[in-house]
Amino acid sequence: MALSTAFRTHTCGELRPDHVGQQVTLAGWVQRSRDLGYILFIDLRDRHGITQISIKSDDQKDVYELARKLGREFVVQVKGRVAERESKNPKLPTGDIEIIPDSIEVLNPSLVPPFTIEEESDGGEELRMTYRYLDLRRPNMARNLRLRAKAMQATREYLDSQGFLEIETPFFIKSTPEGARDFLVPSRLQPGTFYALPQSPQILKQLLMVAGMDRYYQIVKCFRDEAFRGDRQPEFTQIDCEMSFVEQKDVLDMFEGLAKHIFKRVIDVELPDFIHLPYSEAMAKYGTDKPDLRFGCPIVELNEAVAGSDFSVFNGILAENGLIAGVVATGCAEYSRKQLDAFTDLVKAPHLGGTGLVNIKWSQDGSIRSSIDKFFSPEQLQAILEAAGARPGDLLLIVADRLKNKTRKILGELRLQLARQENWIVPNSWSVFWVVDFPLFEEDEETGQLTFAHHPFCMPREQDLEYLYTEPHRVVAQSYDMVINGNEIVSGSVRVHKKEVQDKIFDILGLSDEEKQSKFGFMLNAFEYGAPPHGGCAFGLDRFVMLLAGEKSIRDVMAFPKTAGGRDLMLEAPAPVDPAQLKELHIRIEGAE
RNA sequence: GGAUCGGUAGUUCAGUUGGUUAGAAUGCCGGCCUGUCACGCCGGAGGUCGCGGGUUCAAGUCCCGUCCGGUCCGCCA
Repeated sequence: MALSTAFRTHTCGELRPDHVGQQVTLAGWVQRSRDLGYILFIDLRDRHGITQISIKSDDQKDVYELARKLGREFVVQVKGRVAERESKNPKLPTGDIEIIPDSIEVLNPSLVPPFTIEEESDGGEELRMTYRYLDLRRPNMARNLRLRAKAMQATREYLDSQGFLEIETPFFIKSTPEGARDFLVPSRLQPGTFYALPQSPQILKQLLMVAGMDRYYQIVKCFRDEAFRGDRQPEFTQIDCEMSFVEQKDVLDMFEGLAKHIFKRVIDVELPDFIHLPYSEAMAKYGTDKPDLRFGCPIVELNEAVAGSDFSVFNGILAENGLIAGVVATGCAEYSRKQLDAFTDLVKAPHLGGTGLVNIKWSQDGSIRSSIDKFFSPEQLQAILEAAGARPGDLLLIVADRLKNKTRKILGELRLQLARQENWIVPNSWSVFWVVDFPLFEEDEETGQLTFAHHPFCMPREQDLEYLYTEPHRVVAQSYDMVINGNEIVSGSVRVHKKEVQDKIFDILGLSDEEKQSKFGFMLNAFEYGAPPHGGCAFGLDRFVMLLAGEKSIRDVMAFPKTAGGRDLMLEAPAPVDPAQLKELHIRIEGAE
């Protein structure tokens, strides 16, 4: 694509040996200059690449004298001839050529930048955010934004081809007290009332289905006023999608197609067909609903294998119908005491709340050592190892708890930690699949309290409808997540489209008729006017692009992200406003006059 | 909401048990240099040790508070 304008004939990433001899004009930023006395080199950068400018002091006295005075990040225009280099640089795409300038014009000087604007920067987080416009000049940041734009383009390409309409929904909507905390916008015209910014266009897209829009999508900002993390920002982008007259399979196939298309277009990776992993199996084998399947190491249940010993801890848990299970750490039989202690610490970490970790080491020479030698005979230990599928050279880590899901969650964490430590994850490998059959409600194992697992608009499976009142905890929803390398990237469901079913679900969640009406009245009303069967999903675009770009934080794929404290260091937002503005909005700050 | 790590030159960091003039690298400025690409060599300038208070003969160092940034947990239907 030609990017030539009045200011330039080519970009800084464009020229090759084919161009040698041509007169060209480039414009860009001075990244670095190297003055060798008789000759001076300038690395000229734009977002497309770097081109070397070469000036001999004898041949071009005036240009040389000007070039000596150029500082980093000056914007310059260079007119000259493309020449083959005397010494080439294989590390640069343009490394075979250089420009011999006839003239250099300074379009704009620059202050000395506060950090190095190159692939590897010396700037810390705080500084880079404060001068984000400089940070984005770095080639890797420019590459990330390009990748993001490509992913959005691929999305539109695919969904348009499948008959989807891109429809915008409003940002000023009504607060719904479920879910995350809302960002609020005060109304000037209606004193004392507030709009809420959408946490997701969920309800609006369902109403679009009632409106007959068939197939809708939107690449849309969503807002949640919760604590921020490396992978969480107060405003983030979703690819929000919904379809009418579909079953779960239709939705899964459609968006598997979208994911494959994006992978192909953006990073040229062909994904195999996705497996459908039931939620219950994900939990049982990996202790999480978003397992990373780039490596194996499943959880093995050992209740039967460890029965019949004198070990009261295990026996007590067996008696309480708990779970004793383990993971096999292949080739880790020679772990040191210190290494094992680190795992024990993880198990006992407050958020996991485990009580301890049992280990059985099966050495290459066949000898077996364990932390439970006192209670088990060597034969019993070997039987346990074999039941777990271990082989000589392996280490078996066992966790036991009265709460089955706690055992699983802990082992799921151990599994991830082992993979990191043992480098089980092959670089540039991908594990992309669907997790299906989520429960409609989540039951707290301690208290038995029911809350909805996903959101209250998920349709139960047909065969489970009858359990809604009798045994709600066993109702499986038609909901699904797409998991990429252990990250939940897509989440969706077939929705409830019948008022009676929605009513029932609200009942189970304990909503009164008044609450139903005030919170979701417009929705229940709409459902009485011929709502079609429908379902959909939403992609977390930021996280998706982060994975495609191989970055560790979604900040690195957003142009202007916020800090962990929710601040924009560049704009210095949020900031106090003029009291007159507050007055117009009918807002009084506590403690102010 | 909780835990935890950090804040010292433009930048990234070091700074011993509290003790003379707070260091290194890089960047910046000046000079030299026949092909560099992290060019090299010589010289120079550059500091409110985040901010406030306290302990002490003496605080970058110890204590309290506070602000800012990172990470983790809770939270994120």
